[in-house]
Amino acid sequence: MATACSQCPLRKRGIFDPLTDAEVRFMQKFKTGELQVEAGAVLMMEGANSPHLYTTLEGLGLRYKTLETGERQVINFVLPGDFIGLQAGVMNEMQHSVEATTAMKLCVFNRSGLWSLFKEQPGRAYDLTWAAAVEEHLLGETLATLGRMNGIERVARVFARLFDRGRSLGLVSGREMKLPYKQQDLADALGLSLVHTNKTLKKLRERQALDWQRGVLRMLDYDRLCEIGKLEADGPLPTRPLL
Amino acid sequence: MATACSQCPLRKRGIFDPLTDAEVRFMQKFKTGELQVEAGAVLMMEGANSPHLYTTLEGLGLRYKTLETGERQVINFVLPGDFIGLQAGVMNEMQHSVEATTAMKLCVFNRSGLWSLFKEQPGRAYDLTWAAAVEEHLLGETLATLGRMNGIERVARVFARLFDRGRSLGLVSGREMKLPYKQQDLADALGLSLVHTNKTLKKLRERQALDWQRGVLRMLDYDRLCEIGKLEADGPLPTRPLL
DNA sequence: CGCGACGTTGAACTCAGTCAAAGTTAGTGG
DNA sequence: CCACTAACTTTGACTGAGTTCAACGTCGCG
Repeated sequence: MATACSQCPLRKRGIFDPLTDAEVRFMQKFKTGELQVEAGAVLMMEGANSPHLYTTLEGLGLRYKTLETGERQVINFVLPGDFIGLQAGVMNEMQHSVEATTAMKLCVFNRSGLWSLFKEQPGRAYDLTWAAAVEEHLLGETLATLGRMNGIERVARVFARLFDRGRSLGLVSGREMKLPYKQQDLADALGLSLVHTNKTLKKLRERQALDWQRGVLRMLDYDRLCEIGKLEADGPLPTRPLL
Repeated sequence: MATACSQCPLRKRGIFDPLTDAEVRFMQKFKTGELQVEAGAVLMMEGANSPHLYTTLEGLGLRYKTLETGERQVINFVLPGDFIGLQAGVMNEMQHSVEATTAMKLCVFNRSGLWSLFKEQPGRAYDLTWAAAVEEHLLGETLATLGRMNGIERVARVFARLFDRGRSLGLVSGREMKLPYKQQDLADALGLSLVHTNKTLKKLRERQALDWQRGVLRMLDYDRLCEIGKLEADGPLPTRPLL
């Protein structure tokens, strides 16, 4: 049976802004179902025009663009709470693809209901715009990372960030977090070659900063990682709206 | 005297979606004035919380982030029609700065009016979200450029894109376009060193692809530029909402 | 004229990419 | 339970695109 919005396991996390009862009722109406997909499934296809929008409930995914050359640029990592399909919603075509890395569970919304959200729930529309602005902010950060940092700094930074996100979502137990991406995914996200990514991971292992093997991230020295990645340690993530 | 929204010189350009009369009247009310700034003025400051939102009417600017190390990453180039301050509007703090490269003329909106826009003008709120989605899309493109392309490809691509944008805004006369940015600005946008950017520009000049001197871009071979930058030539820019 | 900002050039160096091969791991079927 | 395979990871050797440093050139302006 599908999860009721009122019982949403995600919204209980402190990282997400609370909703009014009326808003929860609207979301429940807006939500048309739940989707369960296997690892490897493609949720959104570049250039396509999905009739659905999603919010990730469980599982991990990837957002990426495929270049003319066949190369891939990973735009970001999709974690629970992330909204998928805004571009398809407002523009009429996705500009990137979204793929499930693990099995995923997603809330399904009908794109056609988006307009009623704007008409009837200005507060929720505002939240949606907020989410878009947050997304823009994060992409800006990533841009700066690719533009100005070297290999080891990029790797350190992305893991520190993922660990922060994981912690805010309760995905971290002890100092471990399941992170079943491939090294190739990481390389494609950081704009590095697979080989160089591999060698950089080895360096961070040797420096006792992190250990990422068999899909499990073990955080050995979070502070050092932040230092290398030029991040504030424990910059507590700001709360954000959940859709 | 300030330009009336009904007479907006930008909206006449085919690149922007038309508005209904009611929408124009609302925008006129929403618009609280016009701002004229000199070259070099900082419009938005990273970390600050501007009470205003802007739409560029005339002039060129830069959106950038300053890193811990003092380096700068240019996020994108601000041209007429671009909306400035969405982040300050919905989140409460800008995550990047915006600076005027030339003198600029801007429509000024009050941040406090944003909420009434969502309440009274769902169509305009939708447009705002659309604008955010477009922004996200463009950042994704840039990310792929920095992540996967080499120096000459990046330079070629950014000029081809700027030329396209300029054309859609009527900033191109003949094959020339005023583009008074510094080489350092370009370098900071592309994630290249100043020196390498300079040498790459020289290559493109020698290859008879473009000539960018004294703030004027002369497009010598647009097709070749697109080819080098792996872009579709004349990919006509999609129409977009103007705010 | 002289100064400051910006652009250009060459030389030395280095980080990261490419190529190629070998090592691991998990899954499959005999 | 083992052999076989395919996907992923690791390693070394070589190469090259891009950085850094340092100097010089050019332009506009007070």
